[in-house]
Amino acid sequence: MLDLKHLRENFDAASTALARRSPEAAAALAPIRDLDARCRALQIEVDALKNHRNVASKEVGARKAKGQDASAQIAAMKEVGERIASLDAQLREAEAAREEKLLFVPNLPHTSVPDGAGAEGNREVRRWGAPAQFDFAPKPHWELGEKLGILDLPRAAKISGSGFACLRGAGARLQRALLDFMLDLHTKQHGYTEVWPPVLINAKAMTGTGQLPKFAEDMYALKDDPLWLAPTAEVPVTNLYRNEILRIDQLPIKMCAWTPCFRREAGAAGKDTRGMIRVHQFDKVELVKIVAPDQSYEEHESLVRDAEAVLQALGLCYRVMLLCAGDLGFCAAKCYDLEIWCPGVNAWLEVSSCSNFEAFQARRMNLRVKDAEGRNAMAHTLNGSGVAFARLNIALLENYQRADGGVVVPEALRPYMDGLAEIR
RNA sequence: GGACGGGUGGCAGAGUGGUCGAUUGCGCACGCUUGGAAAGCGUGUUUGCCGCAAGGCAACGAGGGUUCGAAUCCCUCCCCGUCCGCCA
Repeated sequence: MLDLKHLRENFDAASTALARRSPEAAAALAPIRDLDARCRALQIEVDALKNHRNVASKEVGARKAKGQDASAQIAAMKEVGERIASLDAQLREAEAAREEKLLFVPNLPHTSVPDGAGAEGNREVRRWGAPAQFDFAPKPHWELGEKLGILDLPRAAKISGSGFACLRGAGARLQRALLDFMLDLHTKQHGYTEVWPPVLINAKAMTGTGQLPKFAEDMYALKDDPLWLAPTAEVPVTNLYRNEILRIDQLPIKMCAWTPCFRREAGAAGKDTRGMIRVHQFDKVELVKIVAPDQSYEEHESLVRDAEAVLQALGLCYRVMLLCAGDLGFCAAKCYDLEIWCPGVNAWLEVSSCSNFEAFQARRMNLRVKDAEGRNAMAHTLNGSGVAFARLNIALLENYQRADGGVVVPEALRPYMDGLAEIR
């Protein structure tokens, strides 16, 4: 959510910044100015009337205490009370209308974010490693996985439907090893605290991190309870501190969490249907930071490095993409994607999205910091995958495959797999 | 799921219709005192909104109601505790 006070002074600048995302983004902001003016006019009027009532009610009390008659004041205030009730209702309505619109306005892109309308406008900022070379035609993961008996897509479809995967044997073990490895790396090397959160989420938390109200159709909802399945651990972990005022010396708060993630992929029908590039359920290790407002851009850079460390330790060739304004997620002010080269599907696959939300989420969830002078300010929140599954599995299978269909286990994972060096 | 008891400021804990945004204690900050500290004394110490300002409005789990006036009375919901039931 954008800052109303800031918008009052900088409405046109905000509108221009949103136009860098899309015409729709700027249009979403347009009605806010008038709605806000109406709120303020009503508030001034109703506050004055309430003051009148408060003064008069005290007088009633004083007269009664002295045994005097107060029926004239009481009669007069009855009318004022009705007027207040009517204006209050109008004010609440106006505020709700303003809030409703504001919740659909995306964040302002940071000045360091390049222009661009879509993925083609993203800028590669660095690359690590070189694409693996093969003296045979590398196979896609679904062929490798099926032949090794570690990936069973047909049976997963039998119990859930298309877009679900089932890992078996060494495939399941590999995933567990990866989770363990990533959590160890982030907790022991990078200073994150491990968190195990709920993944059934209420509407307030979903609104706090920006999934609701705009993206309801992207998520799974429960039939008999007002709860949603988490699309990412970002939601429960960031919302841990919803409605709190943190002391500056508590920051930065760095948390990592392994959770399953559930996505309907409603807008992606027909895309990436083969294999497990795009699935409805996957595991992910997520990194979340809550930081002081003046630290968030430094913390953003180090967050990306923390995620990259996973891929480097696994020896996977990847590139870091700075997203352009048109490709930026709804809440993000700035975002880097990490993409791994996958030779089987012949594509760069996104395994991490590292975003700085500045105060956008904090404002929605009322998450504040008290600085050394005792002033409260909205905290800044960040998160990034460190990293996300399904695609990480794909990358390992496809990059470490051998001509005979076996898959080499990277050194870093062998301690987590009883020393296993190759899946065959 | 059933029964009962609770939810008030950083914490503890008063307040059951009228100068209560809230007694008090602890904690914390600043000042005085001191060679320095402790003690003591004094002052201050929730948050949001409106307003150029003076100042005003709102909030005692959330939402509704009664009333001229609600922390206080009524209703609904949420959360916590205890006991019972069920259960991994």
